[in-house]
Amino acid sequence: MNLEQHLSQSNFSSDEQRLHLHILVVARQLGMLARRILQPHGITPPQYNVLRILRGQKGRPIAVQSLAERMVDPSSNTSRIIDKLVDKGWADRQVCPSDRRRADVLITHSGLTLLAGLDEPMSILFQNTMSSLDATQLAALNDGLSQVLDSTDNLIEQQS
Amino acid sequence: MNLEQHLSQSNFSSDEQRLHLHILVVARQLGMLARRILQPHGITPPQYNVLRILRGQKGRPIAVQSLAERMVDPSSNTSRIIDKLVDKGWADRQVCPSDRRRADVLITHSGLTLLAGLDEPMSILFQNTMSSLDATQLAALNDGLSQVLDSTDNLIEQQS
DNA sequence: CTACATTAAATGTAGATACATGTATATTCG
DNA sequence: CGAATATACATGTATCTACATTTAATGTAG
Repeated sequence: MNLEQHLSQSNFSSDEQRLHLHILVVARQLGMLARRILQPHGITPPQYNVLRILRGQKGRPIAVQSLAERMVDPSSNTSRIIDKLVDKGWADRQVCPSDRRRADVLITHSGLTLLAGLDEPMSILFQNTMSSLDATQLAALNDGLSQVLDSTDNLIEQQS
Repeated sequence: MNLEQHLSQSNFSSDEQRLHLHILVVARQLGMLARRILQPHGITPPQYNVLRILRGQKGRPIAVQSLAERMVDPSSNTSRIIDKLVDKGWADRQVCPSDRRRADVLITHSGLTLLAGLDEPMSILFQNTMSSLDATQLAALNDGLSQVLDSTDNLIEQQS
């Protein structure tokens, strides 16, 4: 099923618009599939994203702001997402001694255990969704989207 | 700036995971840019999406369900999105005479005028964000994402 | 050292979203 | 026909999000 069938729409005004819609629709579907995997474990995609960043820190504490910069969705609600992680015992937050405005965040043992159990199903999801692409296509898509990311970063930077 | 720099992260476990993140991050950025264009006109991306579908109907009324199927984000809140469009005078809703459970939705003249003013800035956005891609890359990305869409459609269908 | 500006994070708030339920109409089948 | 089921849409509700404001700590200029 292609984009036209998926959206029951027959003609787009340009290949650029078609690609724009393709990206939005596929992202939506990937998010939906990820949510279904995570939901039974009581964790949402943004929370999972934060936990993965925390694990990547390998024990080094990270400030809320740095976390926000590394998130897929750098919304201004990082504080409240961390609240949830702390409530559920997956993360730990404490005031940074050298700069008391800051909050140092760390993943807990319980958080690491949770992630360990999610690694395989998430990895299978990546494989399943991308299984029809060969190595050349994968590289071409990553390269192309990297260029688009560059353009969007520039456009966003210009405006702000 | 590539994905690694954008997320301040250095290694992904696979090209498939990298592509997954690329799609999510780029979709997020495209959505943000679109929102900035639409916001001054008092319309949100989902509302814009619905209005465009209504315009594509060229005067034929469409049921709420059909609208939902054609949306980028087929959430269950199509009714409330239509509420907003009706409130603002951009769409018209009336009970379908042949099946009184249904609601026929139509775009108004005011809605068409709004869209006419948005066509150019949105089209420029598509061009700007995709400007670094040549025709071959555009086609490759559309083809690749079409394959991914196929996979996600199958996975979602299986589960439900 | 004090006044002002800047930074980091938390909080307030309106509106949007996901998911479940309700309500009215239509269809099916005994 | 009429009870049970199915369909189309609307609504309830908790949570989440975007955006603005507040609070607290630090930096900086006079």
